[in-house]
Amino acid sequence: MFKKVLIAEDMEDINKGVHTLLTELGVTQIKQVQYCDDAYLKIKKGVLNNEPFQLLITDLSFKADHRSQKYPSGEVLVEKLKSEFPTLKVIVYSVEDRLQPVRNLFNKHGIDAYVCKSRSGLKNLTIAITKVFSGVTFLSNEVSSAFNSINELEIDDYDISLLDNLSKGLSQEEISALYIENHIVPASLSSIEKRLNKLRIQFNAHNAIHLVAIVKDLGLI
Amino acid sequence: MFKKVLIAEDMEDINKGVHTLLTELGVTQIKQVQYCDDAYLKIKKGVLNNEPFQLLITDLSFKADHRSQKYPSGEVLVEKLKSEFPTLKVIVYSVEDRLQPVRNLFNKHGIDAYVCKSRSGLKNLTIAITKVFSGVTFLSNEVSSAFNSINELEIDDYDISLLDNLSKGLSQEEISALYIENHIVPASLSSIEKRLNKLRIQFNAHNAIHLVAIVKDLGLI
DNA sequence: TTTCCCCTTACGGTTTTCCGTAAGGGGTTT
DNA sequence: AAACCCCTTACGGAAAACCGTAAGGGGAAA
Repeated sequence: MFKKVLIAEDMEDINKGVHTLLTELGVTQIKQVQYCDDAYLKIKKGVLNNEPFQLLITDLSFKADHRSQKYPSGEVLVEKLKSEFPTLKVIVYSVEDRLQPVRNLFNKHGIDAYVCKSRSGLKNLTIAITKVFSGVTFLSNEVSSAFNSINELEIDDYDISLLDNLSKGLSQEEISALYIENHIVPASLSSIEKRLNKLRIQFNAHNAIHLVAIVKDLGLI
Repeated sequence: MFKKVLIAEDMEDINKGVHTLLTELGVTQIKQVQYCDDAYLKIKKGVLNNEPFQLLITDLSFKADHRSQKYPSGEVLVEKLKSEFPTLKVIVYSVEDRLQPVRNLFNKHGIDAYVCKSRSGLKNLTIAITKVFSGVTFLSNEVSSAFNSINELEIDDYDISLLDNLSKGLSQEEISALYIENHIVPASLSSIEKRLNKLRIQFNAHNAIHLVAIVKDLGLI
């Protein structure tokens, strides 16, 4: 089993629950932090002292308070850590159950497990820890469909950018101008119209407003 | 102090943390449920047996699972309970920190306290319980601005309905037809345009898409 | 009662979105 | 090379959204 584990989670009670769980699993060195920045520092320090953490269990959302943070969320923390310390195992433990954010965590940041906080959250977390220790990834039932082929909509970064700019109030013509300026192709108004039409069909949206509302609910933007 | 308290919260660890807190405060009869429907039944039963619960501490979001629920969220549970048992005190304990949902809980459903789950959540919950026991309401710092006059935008139910229908993909003309059919005034296309224009100005939105994106982020719809 | 104000509605013109068609270009297949 | 496919772009018309102006009506104030 893991020997040295770090927990990053801003709520005390959950933090305590995970701590108890780890102790029961036989983890001897357990550190807890309530801020992402502290998590980064602790991981970094561990590596420098040649006593690296083997596993990070982290939440996604950390409530902002008076302390200004360099890493405001679990996602940016994970992104930074996985690029700097690729051997560090990471389990994300969060209430987030929208598929797209989970997909991103695996595909873009290479996390090792995702566990949904729920009634059986701690039970799943136990499974995740043992699985990750033996080198396999884990995904909670609640979001297991994140990698079903049926849900694999062909939505790329360009589509996301388009939807994001729309949601920020840019007209299609303004987006076109922006893309021309930034040398993003396709940039023509016609192509943007076409792409949005494709997205409307994919998401069964009646119009652009509906489309943006849908993808916001899905967590794509 | 309260003698008989019910906790409704689907996550075990938090449930346990609140339980501990109540015990320390001297509450003798503490019941816990992980489903809203169970909460309703327990409250109802208490009243029928002439041993009513004095206080309910409830979460807002309950993860859906195999059990189908009549009351899917803390909000509908509170709405039902407060209308049926007005004397029951209710404290909502949730991560939700958007102002509008909190406003609705106080204004529409008459809850007695709202505590944000956060780093100092349990501490605030303690304060809330003692305050509510002495008959005054309580509001966490994180959402205290919910009732600042500066945030009191004059957004009424009609506006919300308008935005909600927009986000569902209805065109302004379709909304007009719908309102005429349901005898909601104003129903004319012109009035709907005017109202949306007012909302765009209020929220600094560039167009309808932007407007819907903004109010979705604010939790108004 | 008359005046005034606010809300609803109507209308016309401009802009933006929506939708189909088609031309041009680059790459691959035959 | 010719045929083909796919993507980008252009264009034009219809629909919807956007915006200003103005008329009608009901209630409050003078």
